[in-house]
Amino acid sequence: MNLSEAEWTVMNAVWSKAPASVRDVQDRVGAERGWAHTTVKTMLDRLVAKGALREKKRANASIYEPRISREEARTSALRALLTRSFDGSFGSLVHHIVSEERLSKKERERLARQLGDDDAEERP
Amino acid sequence: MNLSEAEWTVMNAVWSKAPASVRDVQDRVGAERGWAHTTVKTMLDRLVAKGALREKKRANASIYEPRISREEARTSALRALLTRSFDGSFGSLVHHIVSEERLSKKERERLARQLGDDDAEERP
DNA sequence: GGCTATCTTCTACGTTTGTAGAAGATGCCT
DNA sequence: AGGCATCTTCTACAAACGTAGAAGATAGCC
Repeated sequence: MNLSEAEWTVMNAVWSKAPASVRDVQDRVGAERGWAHTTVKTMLDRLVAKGALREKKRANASIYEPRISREEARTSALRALLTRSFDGSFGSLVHHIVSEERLSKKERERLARQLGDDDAEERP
Repeated sequence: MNLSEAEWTVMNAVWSKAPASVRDVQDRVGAERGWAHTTVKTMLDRLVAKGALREKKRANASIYEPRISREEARTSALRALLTRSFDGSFGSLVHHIVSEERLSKKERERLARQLGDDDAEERP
């Protein structure tokens, strides 16, 4: 599932509050983007067509909910980035982060701990 | 500098052998993509227009070389990914990698070491 | 039962991306 | 000098993306 920039914006809004009406999404997204109501609706419809959202009708209005999880979408996006830009390898990505991104020592250690930690998965 | 999929393909070819002629790029890229000669040329021209490549004329032919480094481009691409898809934070990215990507324990440890290692920068 | 507010559907249009042919320019070989 | 092999320039076109107005459908209120 390949999402465009604008589509990510919409999906982020839906993931953070689903199910969501057009108005819900616009409240969240209109602020940062200043989109017209119909623009938001168009985006939502295209995402339904793409299979990223599911649409239900309540009375005359549509409500939307994710059909793919944020994690799934992240996985695709990351994979695409690795392939295009990092020789397809996590190693290149991490190397880049270490050598190019200005991380404090503390930050780097935090990330390293996160990575090395077996139980990092789901912890309440 | 925001590069598209196809542009990344071309840039990767140029970075790995610069300066490069249209033919050089096509030899590298035509294989995996099967592009026509003029398609490659169009891409190169667009990248010049964008400022990603510099064009020189040798006799009647053009040769191209990068104007931005692979690292710079990687930085932009990574930043864009973080912003769009990972709440703008490295933490979310690393968390995703740990919990969603199927890495072996060994692989995870290797990456963690890479991250934690002070001297990971440039070592001959 | 009609009005108004709200939603949706349809349509559209400019830009970017991906892809490439036709035609014109240039240089090299004999 | 003529011709072949190359290169470049111009132009095009379809699909995807970003954005949105006009017009039609609904529903709740008085």
